[in-house]
Amino acid sequence: MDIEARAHEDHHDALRLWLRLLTCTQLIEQQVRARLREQFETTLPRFDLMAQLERAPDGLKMNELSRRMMVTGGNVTGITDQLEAEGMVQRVPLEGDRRALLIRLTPDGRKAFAQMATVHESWIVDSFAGLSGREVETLHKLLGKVKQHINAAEAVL
Amino acid sequence: MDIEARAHEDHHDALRLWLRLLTCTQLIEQQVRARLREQFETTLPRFDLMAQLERAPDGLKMNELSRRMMVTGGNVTGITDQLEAEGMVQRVPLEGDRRALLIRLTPDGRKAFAQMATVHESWIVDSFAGLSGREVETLHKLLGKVKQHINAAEAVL
DNA sequence: CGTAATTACTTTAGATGTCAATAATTGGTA
DNA sequence: TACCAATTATTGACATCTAAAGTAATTACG
Repeated sequence: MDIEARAHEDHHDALRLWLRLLTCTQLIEQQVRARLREQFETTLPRFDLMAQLERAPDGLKMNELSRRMMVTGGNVTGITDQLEAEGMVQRVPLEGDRRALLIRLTPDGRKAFAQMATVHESWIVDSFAGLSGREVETLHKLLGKVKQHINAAEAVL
Repeated sequence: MDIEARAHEDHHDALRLWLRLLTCTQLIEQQVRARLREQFETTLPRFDLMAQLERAPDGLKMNELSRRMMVTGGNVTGITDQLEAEGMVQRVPLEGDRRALLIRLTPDGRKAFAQMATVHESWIVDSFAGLSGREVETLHKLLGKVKQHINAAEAVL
């Protein structure tokens, strides 16, 4: 096969891979969304925000939160408004910088998240139950390479 | 290590894999969104709908379109409205069933899509350029297993 | 034939997301 | 000190998406 035909094939492979990656993500995501709604009357972005805070006991600034959630700041403001109204999180002034706020889980929020997190984890485990432990590891490693490559390409700009 | 500890580790691995899968998808998706907007003044859902139609020259019914795009029907109605107003697609009555409509690319739509598709493909190729051909294949295969497992579990319900 | 169930699409309300603009604060520098 | 650019969060306008209800057409079946 000549070089040009090879390139065409590689292109096709990349596209197929991308579509499949998207499909898998959406399948899992939609399942998680539906179950969060049915079983906990909440949503994925709300869950996601609380999950980020759970991993950062001292709280996170809005901009750090939006960076980790990979969404824009305006979005985080809206979700935070809701969760604050529901008593799950609180905005705490950050001393030393009056522009910034720390967002923290309240004790109620921590309790509510803990209840959801256990069940949530079992959904995810089920989603990947078709893979062996070794395959999970391989997938994780390959996706790590993808992530690293994209971030490296990004950094050049 | 006892069985319980092993289970805990596996749970953790699945969760880490899920987060990385999500990260990779979002990295690529956000790049594609931004570039579609900058270079073609269009959006990912519009591009996606046209891509589905490109692969189905005879057109697709609304419900088939929403199934393939993995979004709800109401959503497809909205995107189709826009693309129809822009002259990219047209709604064609389906003979034999007056409930249904076929959505088809117009010649203008086909032309516009062709211009975008080539560039789009190169973005995707670049996204996975950190992997060898074999690794692309492995990733594709493993994600296939994930997809199949989820669909099989779904079918049981 | 006629009614009930199903199917196809649209509409509506509300949550999520982007982008661009604004306001307040900070920090460096002339 | 006085200015000015960068940073931080919010707001507003708008696109996207879901879920649920609504409308119309078709199919199944007694």
